[in-house]
Amino acid sequence: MAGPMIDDNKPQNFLAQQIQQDLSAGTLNKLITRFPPEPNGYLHIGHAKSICLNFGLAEEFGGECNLRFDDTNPAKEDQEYIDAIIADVRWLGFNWAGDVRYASAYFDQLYQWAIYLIKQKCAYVCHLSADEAREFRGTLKEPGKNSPYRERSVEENLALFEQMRAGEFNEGDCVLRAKIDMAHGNINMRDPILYRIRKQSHHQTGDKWCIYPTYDFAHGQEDAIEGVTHSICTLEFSDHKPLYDWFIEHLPVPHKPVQYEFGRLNLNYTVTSKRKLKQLVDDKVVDGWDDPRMPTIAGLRRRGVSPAAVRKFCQMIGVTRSDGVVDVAMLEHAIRDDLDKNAPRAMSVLRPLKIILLNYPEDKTELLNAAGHPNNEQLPSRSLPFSRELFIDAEDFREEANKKYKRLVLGKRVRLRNAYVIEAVQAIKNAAGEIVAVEANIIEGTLGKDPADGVKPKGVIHWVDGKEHVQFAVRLYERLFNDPSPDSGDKDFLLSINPESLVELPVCLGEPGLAAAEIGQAFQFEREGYFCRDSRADSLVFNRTISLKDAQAKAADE
RNA sequence: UGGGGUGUCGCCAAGCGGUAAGGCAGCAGGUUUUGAUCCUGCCAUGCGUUGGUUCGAAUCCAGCCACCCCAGCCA
Repeated sequence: MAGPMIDDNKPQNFLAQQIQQDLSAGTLNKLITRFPPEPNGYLHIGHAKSICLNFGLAEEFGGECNLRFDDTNPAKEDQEYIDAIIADVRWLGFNWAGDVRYASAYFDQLYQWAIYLIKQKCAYVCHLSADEAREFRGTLKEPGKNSPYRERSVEENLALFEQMRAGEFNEGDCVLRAKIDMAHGNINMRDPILYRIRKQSHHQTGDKWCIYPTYDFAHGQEDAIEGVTHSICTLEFSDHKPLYDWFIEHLPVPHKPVQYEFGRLNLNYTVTSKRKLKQLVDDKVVDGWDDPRMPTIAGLRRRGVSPAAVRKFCQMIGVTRSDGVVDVAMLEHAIRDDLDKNAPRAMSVLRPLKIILLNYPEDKTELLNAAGHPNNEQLPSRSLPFSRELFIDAEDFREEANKKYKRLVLGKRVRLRNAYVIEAVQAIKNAAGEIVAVEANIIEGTLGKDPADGVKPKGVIHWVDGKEHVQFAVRLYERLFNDPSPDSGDKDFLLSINPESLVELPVCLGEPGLAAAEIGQAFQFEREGYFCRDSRADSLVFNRTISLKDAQAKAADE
C-alpha cells in the first residue's frame, strides 16, 4: 500500500511552509529529513506524530527521510528496541531512504572532529567530578565559573583525550568539554560535555570504544553527514539549537543542516513518558509493551488499530509550536472512522441468553443471507444458520421496560438482525429467580419485510444460532486511566488506573464465519463495537479495539 | 532585567493588514433491519490583556498577564 497522500496543495503546517519557501527561494534542492530515535524503549503515539511528520514531509516534497538510531549511550540501549522500532515504522507504512543508519557508524568521524576542536583550542579535557561540574555550571540565574582545567595546552588535551580513548581513565574521571562561555544565559553553552567515559560494550560497536559522544556533540554532525536539510525535533530541544549551530559552525562539516522544533503530542487520559510506560510493564499493570491499552505503536497494533487510522489521527491534530493536550476522543474518532469503513460486520453475543422459538420447527435450520458491510458491497456476504434455539445478549432482554428501551421485552416485538421479527412470550427462571431463557415466537413473513399486521418492532438486536456457532473469549478494553492527566504533577499515576480497563468475557458466541478469523483481523461485532483477533493467544480470543459510538444510548435507558 | 518558547470556541487548529476556515466534542432534527454509519442545522460581534499605528488589526508596535521548557558525564 502506498503511504499517506496529502492532497491539499496548501502547505499543511509551518514546517511545510518553511520547506515550500526554501524550495521556491532555491536555497533547497532536495529535502532530507530523518526520524532519529534512541533505541532505549518502544515507540508510542507521540513518536507516530514525529514519524508521520518527517516521512510525510519527505513524501510531500519529493524528498527522502532517513531512519537513524541515535545510539550514543550504550548503557540504556538494546537490540530488542532496534528491532521493535524498525517493525513499528514499517508497520506505519513508511519507507526510509537506503539502509537503516546508526549514529554509532559515525563514531570515528566524531572522534576526529573532537580532536579537531581540541586543536582549534575549542575543547579541553576536564577532571571536575560530576558534582563539581554542576557547581561550576552556576544556576538558571547565576553565571557559572570556569573549570580549572580550561586552559590546558593543546598537546596536553590531545594526550589526555587519547588516554581517555585508550581506557586509561575510569568512568567519571574526566570528560571532554567544548570551550564556549561559562556565563552564557543558555546553560547548554556553558562548556558542554562532548565525550564521557562509558566502559560498556555497545550493541553495534562492541568493545571498540570506551568513550561515547553526547547527544549534543553527535546529533547535528549526524545530520550533517547524512545531508539532512531540515532536522525536526520537539520543542524541548530549542535550547540546544545554539549549541547545535555552534558545532556546525566550528567543525569542517560537509553540509549545514538546520534544526526546527515542533510541539510534542500530549494526549489526555494517557501517559507517554518512557519511565512510566516501563513501570506499567514491569509492575505487570499491563500485559507487556504491546498490551492493547498501551499507547505504544505495538499496543495500538495489537488492539486492532490500523496504520491508516494512526496516520489520519496525526494529520488531524496538526503540527505547531504550541503545547496543548489533544483529546483522546480525536484518536478514538480516527480509529472508528477507519474501522467503520473497512471492517466486515459479524454478529457475536457477549453475554449469551437462550431464546426458544416456540413456533419454529425443532429440526429445521435455514440459512439466512447477511451483507458483509452495510454500504460496501465489496465485502463478501455471510450465510447465517437460524434454528429454533438462539442466543441473544442478556442485556437485550427485559421483562418490562420504559419506552426508551428498544430491545426485547415480554409481550413486545423486536427484529433479529438479518432475520425475523420475534415477540417474547415468557421468561424462564431458575430456582434463584434468574432468567435462564426466554420463550418467544417468530412473526411469520418478516424476513426482509415488516410484519403484515403493521405492528413494527421497536428495535433490532443481534443473535447467534444455538447450534452452529463458534465460542471464544472476548477482552473488553477501555481507557487505562480515569484521570484526564495521569501524567501531570507529582501525583502517583498508578492511583488513577481504571480498574475496569480490562474486562474478560470467557464465553462468547459468534456466527460460524468467525472461526476462520485470522490473527489481527478486524470485525465490527454489530451493536457491540470493533474487535480483532488477538495476536498472542493460542485459542480464539477477540480484543475490543473500541466500542461503537453510543450517543444517548444504553447507559441512559433506565 | 537568567535564557528560550507559547497564548484564536470545551479540545486540536487555519488565519501572514481587508473585516474569525476546518476537525473533535456537544446540541437539535432526518434516513436507517447496527441506539452505528450517513445527511441537515446550531455552536467565537470574538482572537490572553491594556494601549498605540491604520480608512481598516487576530494579524504591525509597546507595556502587562498567564502557562511551558532549560541547571544529566540522558536523548
